[in-house]
Amino acid sequence: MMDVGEVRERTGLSAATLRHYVDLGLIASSGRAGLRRQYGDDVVERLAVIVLCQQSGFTLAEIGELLASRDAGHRAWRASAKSKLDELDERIAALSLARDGISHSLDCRSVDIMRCVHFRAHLESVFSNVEHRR
Amino acid sequence: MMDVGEVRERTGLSAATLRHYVDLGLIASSGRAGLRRQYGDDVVERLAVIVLCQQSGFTLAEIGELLASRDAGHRAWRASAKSKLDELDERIAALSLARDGISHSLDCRSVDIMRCVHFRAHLESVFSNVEHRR
DNA sequence: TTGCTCCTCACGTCACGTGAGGTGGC
DNA sequence: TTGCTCCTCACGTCACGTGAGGTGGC
Repeated sequence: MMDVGEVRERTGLSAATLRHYVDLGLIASSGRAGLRRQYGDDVVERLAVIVLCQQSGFTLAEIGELLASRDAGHRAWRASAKSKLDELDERIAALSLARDGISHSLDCRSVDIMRCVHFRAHLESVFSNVEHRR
Repeated sequence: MMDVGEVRERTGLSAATLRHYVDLGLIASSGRAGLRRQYGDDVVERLAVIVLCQQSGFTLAEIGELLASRDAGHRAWRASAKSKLDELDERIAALSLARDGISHSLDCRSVDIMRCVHFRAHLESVFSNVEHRR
């Protein structure tokens, strides 16, 4: 059994974040010591799952459903995990492009970055995912 | 000159987003046709810079300062760009880890994903950045 | 005249952060 | 007894989204 302070130390999550997750029903305290919520050791692992899913692009509401169905022994999470995987690849690709753009803007020898051909090519790619009809 | 509809088509940004950027002073309409705001062609390029910076982890307030200083011909943006580059690398690394975790959870042959050694190792790494004193 | 796109508030949302004021354990 | 950590509202924030009700151009 541990209180919020220890959970915070072990996970790096803020007290406000942890209370928010309790409010949403993502985690539960296993009781109280006076006013203080007490958590079991397993909460750290559950929080790791939550953070992993969040980094993967799930909303907290989705994570709630995912955890609930998993707690019930269902396999439904597999379908949503699969669809998130593609999103993740797109986000990683977009971030890598952004990284290269920023990186080049620092290395660029042009007087005005907006006159740099390479940088302008980067800017073109920002909206390249937009569907142009006609 | 074009109205919101054309900017939306060219950038994929929503009307609400564009109005939000006008409110924050990130972009400006060059006039009105009746009630409708009119934008010059250069707004698309400016929006590309804004979105690129946003994807790189700048807040809209930071982007506002960055654009203002650049419009004034200053070089201050270089310092902030440099610090964002490290953040970007960390975020890409975190996303890649998350991707691998989700990916493995789908490929895993364990009956219960939580009993999988590889997945549990992934979960460990989620909080690996937390500083443990003592 | 009829749609369609655009407009302006104003309030909602998502994931928390931030005080204000108060209580319990070592 | 004194700090310290914890508690509960309640309101703030960031980047928009979403109607409600109304106007202008083709």
